[in-house]
Amino acid sequence: MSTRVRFAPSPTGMLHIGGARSALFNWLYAKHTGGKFILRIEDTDAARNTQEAVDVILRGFKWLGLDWDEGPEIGGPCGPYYQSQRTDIYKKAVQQLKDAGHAYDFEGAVKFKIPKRKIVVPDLVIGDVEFDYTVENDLVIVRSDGSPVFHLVNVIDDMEMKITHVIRGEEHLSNTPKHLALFEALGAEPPRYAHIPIILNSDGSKMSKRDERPEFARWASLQTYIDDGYAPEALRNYLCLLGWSPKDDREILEMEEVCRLFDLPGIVRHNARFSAEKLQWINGRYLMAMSKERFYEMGKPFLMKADLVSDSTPEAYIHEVLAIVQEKVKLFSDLPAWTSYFFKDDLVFDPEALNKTLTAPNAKSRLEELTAKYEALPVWTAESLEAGLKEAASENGLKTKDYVHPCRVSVSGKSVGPSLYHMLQVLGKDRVLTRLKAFISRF
RNA sequence: GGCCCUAUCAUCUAAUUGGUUAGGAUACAGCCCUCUCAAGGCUGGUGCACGGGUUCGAUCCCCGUUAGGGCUACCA
Repeated sequence: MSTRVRFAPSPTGMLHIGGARSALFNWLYAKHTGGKFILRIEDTDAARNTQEAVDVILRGFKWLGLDWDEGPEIGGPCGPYYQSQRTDIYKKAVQQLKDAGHAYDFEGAVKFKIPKRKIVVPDLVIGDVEFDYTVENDLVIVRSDGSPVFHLVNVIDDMEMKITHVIRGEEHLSNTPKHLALFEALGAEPPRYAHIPIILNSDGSKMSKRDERPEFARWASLQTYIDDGYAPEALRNYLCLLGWSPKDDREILEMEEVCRLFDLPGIVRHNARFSAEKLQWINGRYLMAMSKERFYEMGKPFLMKADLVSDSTPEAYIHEVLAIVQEKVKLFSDLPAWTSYFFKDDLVFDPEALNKTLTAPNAKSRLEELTAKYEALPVWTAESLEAGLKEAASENGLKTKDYVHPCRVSVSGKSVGPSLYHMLQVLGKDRVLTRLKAFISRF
């Protein structure tokens, strides 16, 4: 039988990073086994169920590159895929449980008779886990307002949708005996369960969007990674490495390779702490390796948002700018800081760099010498600019860096940046000479 | 409180199904390279939570302790 796995998010207005990781593991397992990945929206809470909240989830999935075989927008043979549209199915199942004597009315609600015995959860990651249910209370499955609870709909949907493997966070392990009992009462074969470790904050606490510490809370939402300018393939790669590894020393992995290697027994049993540093390192690796075209496509929106470029900015110029900073940038959100002087003529000078340059011995005359050299340049390329600068240096018995640093500050306002010569080439002769002269007049 | 899961460098992890100089990566430090910053190269330090067993021998098996996490709702 073909594998069928699912991810069943609740539209709360955000996609939790832990949820995204669970979804990824399900998706990987589907790919690995050649099965189906099903997306099901658990929108039983009418109060916060909005189309916008659902869209947040769907957009997150698309951004991460997690495609689903059945679910919202595409449908499938086991629909509908919104729980809010499946109430008849739940009603029927509750009646069936009542008829069979497994459920009963209680103060307006419906309770499920928990079998009073030991229940073993055969978990594919953790192993067999035994729970003593001899003293467990019966479970409310339909509230007095008529709405079915999570445990019930979750089990019924998994049954109806013929889910074969439930891969979910370990926080659900303690609920699983209830689900197993429900399957049994419904006369259905339960799926196999695999409870995966949870992602914790860097300090070991639970990752929550409600964390009082904003620097922790923000990491809980997928939107943060989108806004901060992470590449989806980098985040996906990092998420794979939280609780799973290819068992060799590789860390940067193609998704096809992960799909091939990924399996449930290879999942680690303990929780993992989230590390923004490592994610950033991986992201830098992906940004460096990505094609110039993709870097442009992903980077331009960040420049637009910062008002550095508009639709009338020549595309070729943006391309050139992005090409020379690509290897430097760790996050797309860093792009404005790295490139603003390419697009704005009113430079913002780094105070320390400015002061250092203005007080450097003979800085003014050096800049004058360089300006003269550059004014006379017949061609304006990184090579000719480098040659010209080195010529000025050797003529005056000074080092290359004695000219590079003041020049960099003069034209960019900063002490750090991409290769100076490429920077000058892209800026163009007019801009460079204007800025050099303007800076000289500051002395 | 009760029940459940977990425990290798600061962090993510590998190997050892009892015998290893316990490996890699991130981060950190130093050096090299260099027009700055990165990248890259080299080097370095840091780890088997603790206590009992079992055994010729435990990081690895068992028990306990401790610590972290989860569940314990007419939340999901």
